[in-house]
Amino acid sequence: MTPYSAATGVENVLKILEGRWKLIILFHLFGGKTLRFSDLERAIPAISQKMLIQQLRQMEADGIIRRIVHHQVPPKVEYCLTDWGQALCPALDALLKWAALKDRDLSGMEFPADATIGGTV
Amino acid sequence: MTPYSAATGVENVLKILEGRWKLIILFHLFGGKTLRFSDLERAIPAISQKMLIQQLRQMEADGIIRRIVHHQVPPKVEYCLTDWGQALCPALDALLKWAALKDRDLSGMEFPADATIGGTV
DNA sequence: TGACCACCTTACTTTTTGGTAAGTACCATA
DNA sequence: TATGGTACTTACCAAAAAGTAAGGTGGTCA
Repeated sequence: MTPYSAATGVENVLKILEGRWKLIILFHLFGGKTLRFSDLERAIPAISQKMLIQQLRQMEADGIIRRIVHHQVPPKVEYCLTDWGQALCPALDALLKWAALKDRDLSGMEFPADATIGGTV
Repeated sequence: MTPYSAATGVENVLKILEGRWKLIILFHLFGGKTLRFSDLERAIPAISQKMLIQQLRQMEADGIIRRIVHHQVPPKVEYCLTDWGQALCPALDALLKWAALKDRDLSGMEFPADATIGGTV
């Protein structure tokens, strides 16, 4: 595992999460919630329709969101997380926990080299 | 913890990592390595001097990189990770492990709601 | 004297990303 | 006939990020 392969691996993950809206959408769907397009619009008033649908479509293409179309009038489309999308939760949690370490005293702490990256790179 | 507070927490972490070069630089420094400016230039030939220094300064301001100036001629400046920077390793590892789950069968797996986010949001 | 090294800085251009406003299709109800 | 609700699409514009190219500051060495 070279610095490049590790970096591109993480980069590919970040690409899925990047952008101004993806995380907000994600956190609205965490916990198995299923929301309609208009629910999301209401939940995130600052987002435009274009941005909302653009982000939803990208996340669907990335495989973290499932789109369910009900053929009705008026139309009804629902969004929820895929299993894989739900599985993001602990990974994001690890990031938050890392952020919480800032300004703590880390001296004496061990950051083991058993991880895939770092240490034994 | 609302969807907004959780999302902004993660966003603040992503801001530190975002950009085309930060991760590559980071992975070159993981494992306690200390490198000079010119070492990094050589290690990452595609980066311009401006980008390299810009990213290094930002990461220094964010507190994940330490900058050590030796007052010599010719100048010598070294860069290494702070303790907090090293501590990023397991969190990034969690992201890589998540990415590796893709296309696996996740049915039956539990993603507990005990995490800071999701579940009980 | 001047060429060079290492570490930056500045000015300018291109690319990417985000944002606004308007429009579409479908049918239901008044 | 027209009004409205839902889920989009399109055209256009602004701001932010990244890239290119050049300059600049000590000093040493030939």
